[in-house]
Amino acid sequence: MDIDPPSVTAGPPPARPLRRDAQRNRDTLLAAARRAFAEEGLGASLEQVAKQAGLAIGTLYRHFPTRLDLVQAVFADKLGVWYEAAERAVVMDDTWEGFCFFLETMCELQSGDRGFSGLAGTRLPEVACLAGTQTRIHELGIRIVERAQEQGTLRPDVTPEDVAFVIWSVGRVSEATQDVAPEVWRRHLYLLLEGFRAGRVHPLPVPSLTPEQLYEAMARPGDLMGRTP
Amino acid sequence: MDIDPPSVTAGPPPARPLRRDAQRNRDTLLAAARRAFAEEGLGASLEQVAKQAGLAIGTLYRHFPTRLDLVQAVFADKLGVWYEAAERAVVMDDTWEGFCFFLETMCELQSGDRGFSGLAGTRLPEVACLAGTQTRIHELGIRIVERAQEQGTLRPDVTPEDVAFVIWSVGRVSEATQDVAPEVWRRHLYLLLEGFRAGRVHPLPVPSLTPEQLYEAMARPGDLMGRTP
DNA sequence: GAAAAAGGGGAGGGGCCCCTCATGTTTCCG
DNA sequence: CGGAAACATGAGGGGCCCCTCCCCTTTTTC
Repeated sequence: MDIDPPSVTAGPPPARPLRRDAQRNRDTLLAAARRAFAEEGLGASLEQVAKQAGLAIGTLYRHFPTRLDLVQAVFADKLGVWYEAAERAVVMDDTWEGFCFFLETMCELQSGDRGFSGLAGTRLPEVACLAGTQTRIHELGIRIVERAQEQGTLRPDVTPEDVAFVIWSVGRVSEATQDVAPEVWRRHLYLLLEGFRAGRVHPLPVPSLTPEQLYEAMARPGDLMGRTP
Repeated sequence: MDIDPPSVTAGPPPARPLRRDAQRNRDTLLAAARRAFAEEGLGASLEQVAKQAGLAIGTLYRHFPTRLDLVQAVFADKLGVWYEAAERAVVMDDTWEGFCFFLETMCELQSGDRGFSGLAGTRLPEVACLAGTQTRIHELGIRIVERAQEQGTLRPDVTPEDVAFVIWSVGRVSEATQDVAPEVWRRHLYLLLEGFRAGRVHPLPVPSLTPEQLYEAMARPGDLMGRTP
């Protein structure tokens, strides 16, 4: 039987399992944080998160000493989904389809989740345990772009860096429209991929915003400015 | 000589000219606010604005009782420029050029100015004196789109509401990149107009971000999350 | 140049939030 | 079952910000 050697240079210590109540509270906190980040972005109030979870603020800090710890715990799975999509995309026969699949999956993850949009547009600090995943996704993204260009399905003069435009812009459009037309970001993505130009018309995937929807989607002034009595 | 009639139902009261010191302070405050809004968006701290202007917070509130008052005073001119661009665009012979001119001017106004980006994506309350200008710009935008579609230079299946995508997305891209490559938003705008698709290649207007620039442009984690000691 | 009017100052109340820590409670394990 | 270890609690110090209000200073006006 293997004698557990007095951890010479082990990485994470054995990590004894959590107490039952602690595990339950941790899950509750994660659920509350997921909601809060989705609705308000990565800057959501941690005191509100704790309150929504029905727990004290000190409990939150015991489980997640820094905001980054909480962010990583909340988004580890979504980042994993994105990574798997990149792995699938990079081996697709149709490289254009792979390119679109990579981007569309990412945007689906972003849609309705300001937190993930923020994370996707945020360079994680090297110390973050999720930084590795982010880096690998980035590398796969480069390959996806290169393959599509080698096969001539993607403009030769775009670069992998241009992909960031998609992250930023769809994140913003989705943020603005999610409450009023949660799928309309696809229209934006499609326009970004196909272009506004007349001719060669592939029909757009979802209907446009109606004027009323647009009105609702524009940032409510009260959110940004003091009321005007 | 015209007898000033005891203002029967006049609109704004005669509005006596400001005292000299008051006018000077007002200008100083506007300059400080312009900087603060440009750098931090419409949510910039008013206490900081006053401090930057070297004036007391009470003075700021005397001149601009609400944040909206200050916002309108700061951005009235930019909104005017946008409006004039729309007027020019709507009568251009080449309707596609008009469409592009309208959007590009707007994006130039947005670039490097988070405040104006926010304002462009914000529905002003009816009471705001700038709301009329915003509405007229919106109407001109509709005409610009319709003309381009009648002339067959713009996809028939886009709507005036889709123009909001440009406002939101260029605003976000510009915000992310302004410190590192302040012109690269043009590349995004161009891609949005022309499309990522291979073939029919019009060269892109400015170079892509380098990987290093991209790294710098991604939101600094410290801005969003607590430090990780 | 003195009174009236306009403007400027800034302390302070209230709110929200971050994060810590001393104290009290639950779980686990022998 | 009993005690040690793990965990939960929430008041409280510190920070930033919004906005008000009363009193003092400057400008204008006659």
